[in-house]
Amino acid sequence: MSSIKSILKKHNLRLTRQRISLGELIFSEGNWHFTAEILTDKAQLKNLNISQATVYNVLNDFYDCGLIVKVNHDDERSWFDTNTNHHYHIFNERDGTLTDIESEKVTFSLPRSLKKEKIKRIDILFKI
Amino acid sequence: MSSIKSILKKHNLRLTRQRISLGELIFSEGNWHFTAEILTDKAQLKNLNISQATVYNVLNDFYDCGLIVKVNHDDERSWFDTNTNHHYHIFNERDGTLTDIESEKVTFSLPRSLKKEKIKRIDILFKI
DNA sequence: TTCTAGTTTATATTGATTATAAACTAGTAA
DNA sequence: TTACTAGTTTATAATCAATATAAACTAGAA
Repeated sequence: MSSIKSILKKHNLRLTRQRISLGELIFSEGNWHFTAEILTDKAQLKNLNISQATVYNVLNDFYDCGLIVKVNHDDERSWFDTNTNHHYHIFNERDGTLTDIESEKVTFSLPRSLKKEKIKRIDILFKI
Repeated sequence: MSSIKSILKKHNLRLTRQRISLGELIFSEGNWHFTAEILTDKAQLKNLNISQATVYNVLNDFYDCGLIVKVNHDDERSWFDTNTNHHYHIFNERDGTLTDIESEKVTFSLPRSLKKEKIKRIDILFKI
């Protein structure tokens, strides 16, 4: 069984043609960043014949299962990331690309006011 | 002359009723965070009679002049901040509030890969 | 007071995303 | 294998923040 099929099963998502195809597109090229539009275009290039609504549905399914992560930067669209480990982002303003940086590579010293609180998450975006 | 009027003059923005009223609303209560909708509601409460389009126009004018700053977090709407000093943000997920934290209070150790580049900006959002 | 470039406004439009509801289908159970 | 049905897909409409349009208005210089 292909790896995407077992991933879908593990998360109780039915093995539909659309989920399998999109899953293969998403998870077969290492970690990368994409929007719904980028994924739709990629699917159309391969003649996968998947509706726009389904692309959004599948992205939301995968997101809800924690298979992909959302990244917000100044773009109005949602970007997704297959790297689900905790990490930060570098946005290159010259070419619009987004790359990951491992969170271990950035060390912090936080103020007392923040240490008191239980920090749930830290999002960092380096713009270069 | 009121402080908002001299600010408008300094940035070559005409002293219109709408800009003056919105400027007074925005800049007369210390540093705070707001959306276009929050500002519109505030203006309507005071019967300032300013159209939604003008609220957006004025926010864009003020933003272009660097009088206010845009903050992105997971909300789909744009948030604005009157604190134009470099600083980071704390988003309280329990009550949806956004507060500032001075950038001097957070110290970093960056990886070599990033030091090489000229970092234009660092955005940090602490979620608590 | 006049004039006009800059503003405001109502309205339409855009663009990403979600809602709707009818048609379809994966996968279970008979 | 054959239903059955809850979960999916899809075309389409709707939503929602924000921008575009273009007519009416006005700040402020002459």
